[in-house]
Amino acid sequence: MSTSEHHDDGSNEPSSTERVLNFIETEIEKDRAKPTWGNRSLHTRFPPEPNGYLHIGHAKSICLNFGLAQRYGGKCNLRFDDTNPAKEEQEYVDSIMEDVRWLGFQWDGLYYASDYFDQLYLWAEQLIMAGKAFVCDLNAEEMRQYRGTLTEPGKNSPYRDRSVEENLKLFREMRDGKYPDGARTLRAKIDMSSPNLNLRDPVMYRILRAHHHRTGNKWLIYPMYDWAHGQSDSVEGITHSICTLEFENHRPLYDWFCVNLGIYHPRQMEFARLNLTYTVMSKRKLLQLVQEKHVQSWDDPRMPTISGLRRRGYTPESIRAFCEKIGVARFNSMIDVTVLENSIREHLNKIAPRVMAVLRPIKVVLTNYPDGQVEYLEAINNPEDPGAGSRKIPFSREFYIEEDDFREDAPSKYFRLKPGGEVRLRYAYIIKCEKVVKDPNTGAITELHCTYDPQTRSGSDTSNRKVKGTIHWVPATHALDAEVRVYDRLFSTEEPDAAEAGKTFLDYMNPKSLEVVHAKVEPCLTEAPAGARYQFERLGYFCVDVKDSKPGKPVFNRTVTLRDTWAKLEARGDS
RNA sequence: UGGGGUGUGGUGUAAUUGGUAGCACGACAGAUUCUGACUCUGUUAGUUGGGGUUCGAGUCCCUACACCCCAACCA
Repeated sequence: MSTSEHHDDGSNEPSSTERVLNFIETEIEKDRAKPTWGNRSLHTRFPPEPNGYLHIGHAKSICLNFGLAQRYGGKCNLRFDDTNPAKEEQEYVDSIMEDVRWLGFQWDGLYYASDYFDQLYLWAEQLIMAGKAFVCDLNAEEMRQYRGTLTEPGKNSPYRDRSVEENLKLFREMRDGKYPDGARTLRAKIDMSSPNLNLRDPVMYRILRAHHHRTGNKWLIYPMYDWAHGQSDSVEGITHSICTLEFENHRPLYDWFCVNLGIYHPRQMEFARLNLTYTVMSKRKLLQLVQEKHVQSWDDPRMPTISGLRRRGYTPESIRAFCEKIGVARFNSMIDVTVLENSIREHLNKIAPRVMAVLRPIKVVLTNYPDGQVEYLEAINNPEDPGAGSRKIPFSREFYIEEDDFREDAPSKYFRLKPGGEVRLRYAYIIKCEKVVKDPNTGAITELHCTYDPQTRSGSDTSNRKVKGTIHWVPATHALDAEVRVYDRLFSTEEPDAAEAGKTFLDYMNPKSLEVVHAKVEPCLTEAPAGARYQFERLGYFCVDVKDSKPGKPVFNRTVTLRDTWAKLEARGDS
């Protein structure tokens, strides 16, 4: 894509296609306008650490970085920040690549920070020879003490003034395995009294005997994030290195390494990470949910992971639209999770075929309908998409309706079925409830006896009658049984992260985040392919579970409900 | 208590750089509806506080306050 975003038509009114620029785009446009920019093209990167699955917060960063490259005709790399073999695994690498592709993006270069371990090592020696790095024998505890505090300056390490020769010898011995893990570090020699703690002689290398998913056992020393990230950007010719706000304090160090190495110097820019209500987003907490089995897996449909959202039925388009909608800024904000939910509703409304399903069935018998008669009624597949066509649904004497669609004691504004009341069956007839049949022991409703008006058949209604309510149904003899997983929010409080004293986010888990029901669905769903998304009319959007669904024994996941004005009225006591 | 950041309706995000505070979502009200969905119309509500400069301040100055980040050999 090219730079078609430069609108300069002189009008004050933003045209309908014009997007307002976010602060990063504004800065990029300034940079590109500088004479020093030359004819370079924009180059960004998405740099995940492969120590967990990607989540919706990463999607924001992915859409930002890849989106920028598309918008400005540039490139975007995928680079795994794999400098800590203790936590990183191939499984995560694979899932990350899958998720980025699924979101609809294709990276230009695929790299790993570990690709640069040799180069980084050479640069470390270069800094040692320049007298700007030293081998330190302080252990972790001592180093912490020497570092000082937020308000007090640190003290120089007693090893800070070793000769270049000694530093070089020691560093090479670190590399060659002469010292145990944690025995020594290589540190940059900057300023122990800097108010920015990151500049108080930060560690560049630590000794760590761990198997690395790519370099195996080749290395015994591993670079720290700060020592790897900017240089990786530099090697790849990244122009704008976009990261989250907590790295802002690291920028002076990012800059220091590039300057003191005398290498190409990308520009780091920071933006606020995504926070969502009713959601935890830290990888640590998501890992904990998985490891402690509070959810079934990383791709559990209740997880805010990309794979979880995918399995839940979210589309890539809806996630991209969401990321576009929430914007990019430097202010820590909290996005209402309903914004995400509305994004998927909006997309699925346009593309999802409609179908009828009854989650909690009550049987209805039409006492005046000829026994054994079957009619095939025409139903529209998607009113939002005329091209989707229609289908035939068998209709006969017995069928199921939703438990929720019948009330014995109905409030005045309830216009579904009630004793003596009338309602239209979607695509069928107007029926009247004549009798409620109950289990003599439990008092539970077992059946409803209704009559229908033959004049009211949909499409050929000659009665001219109107009823207030229309409900969905599934024919009893042709119904397909299906397992439906009714998902709800994983947490029952807006900010599970803000746990009160003595509690953790786990104390706020929603006990009803998953309810499994045995539903009756339209027969046409027998052939529903894995991953297919539907609207169950009047209920919500559901998708065929990709892992557990089997032909003839479908399993559906509820992606999201439809907007439910009635539920809101009732909750408000306005019914 | 040091340093670095950030404050615009309920939420998110703009404001041509000092010139009518706009957009989206939500909420509310109504229209429409064989999905209490969708769609459409309307209403609602904001510059963290206090000073100052100016004809004019969200924007500049001073001051106060609030919130976030930083003391891993994590990223």
